[in-house]
Amino acid sequence: MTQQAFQAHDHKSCIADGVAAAAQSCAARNLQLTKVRQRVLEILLSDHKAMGAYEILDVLRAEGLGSQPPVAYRALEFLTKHGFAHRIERLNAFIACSHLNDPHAPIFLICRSCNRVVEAESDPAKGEIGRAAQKSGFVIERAVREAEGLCPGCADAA
Amino acid sequence: MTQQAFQAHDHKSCIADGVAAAAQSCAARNLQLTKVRQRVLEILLSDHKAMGAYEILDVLRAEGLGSQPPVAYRALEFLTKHGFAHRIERLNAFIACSHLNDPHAPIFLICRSCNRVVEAESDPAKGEIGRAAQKSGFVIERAVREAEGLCPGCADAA
DNA sequence: CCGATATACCGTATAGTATAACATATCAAT
DNA sequence: ATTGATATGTTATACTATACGGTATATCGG
Repeated sequence: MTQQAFQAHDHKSCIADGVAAAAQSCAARNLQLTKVRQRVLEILLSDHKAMGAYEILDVLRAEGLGSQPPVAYRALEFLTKHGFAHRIERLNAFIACSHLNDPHAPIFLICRSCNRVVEAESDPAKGEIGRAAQKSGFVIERAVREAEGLCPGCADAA
Repeated sequence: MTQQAFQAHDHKSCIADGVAAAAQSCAARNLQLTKVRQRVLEILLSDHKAMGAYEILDVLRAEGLGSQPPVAYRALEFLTKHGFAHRIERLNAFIACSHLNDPHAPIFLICRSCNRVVEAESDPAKGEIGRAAQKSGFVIERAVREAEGLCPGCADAA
């Protein structure tokens, strides 16, 4: 779906579909998609940018949903832990998952010009990292794969 | 050299060789390996762990080489910019480069138990990330590839 | 030799990111 | 009704990073 997100697309459905999918997934797994958690997911879905925890907290605060950092961090922990969002290490920021339902080993493409972030499909065997790990007997629990550069639009402009 | 660093090895030569190689490289490229910069490199080389900027700063402070954060960050910027050290995004920390001389696209294996970090060899074409980027026309400027898990020794122990 | 540019350096202050710790609330299951 | 698990609220603090203003030193063309 969103390896195309650098391009124009029907964005409204991104939010609606994302929340609906998460709600369904939570129901199936006995997880509680509470008010704050759902709202944070909506905020993340509302743009294909990564957002900092404090940026999210500002929104929550304006809506009376909480005003202290732990409120945002707890919701983000829930969302990332269960695969509804991802943390972008390079940016110390968070983004909604674009591949709900599938287990996946995400790769992120981060445009340093327009700040959009796209989650690309990827081999769940973890490709090169997996190979490097295997060589030395290392057991991978989490893989971070992020590329920073220019998206097609911004590359053309430059 | 150090894809084996989870294993025993002659560690003293890691420091001496690393500093010597960096000094030579700086001479060849007209870069100044000043006192602070060299000392920070030595500190990083003194263990196969990633170190935080403030951890490094503590050492510098104890030795009278500087006491404020910018001192450490400036040296680290120099070292990472010129390939003598790398930043580990996952840890907000830094580690000496184990593959001086070669241009390379590093992969880091981070053991969450013993905290050692190993820099693995890798295809400079950037493998899977490169493929994902190409698919969408994204231009990579920097790639982050880090795996967190258990090194062979710690995996056995568990 | 002089002045201009560039680089390194230092310190102060502040911005930005994240978590520890403790208290309260909610609700389902015993 | 009590317990246990989960979620929330709040205070305080820790950790990470950079902006900015000023000084020193080196280099190089004039």
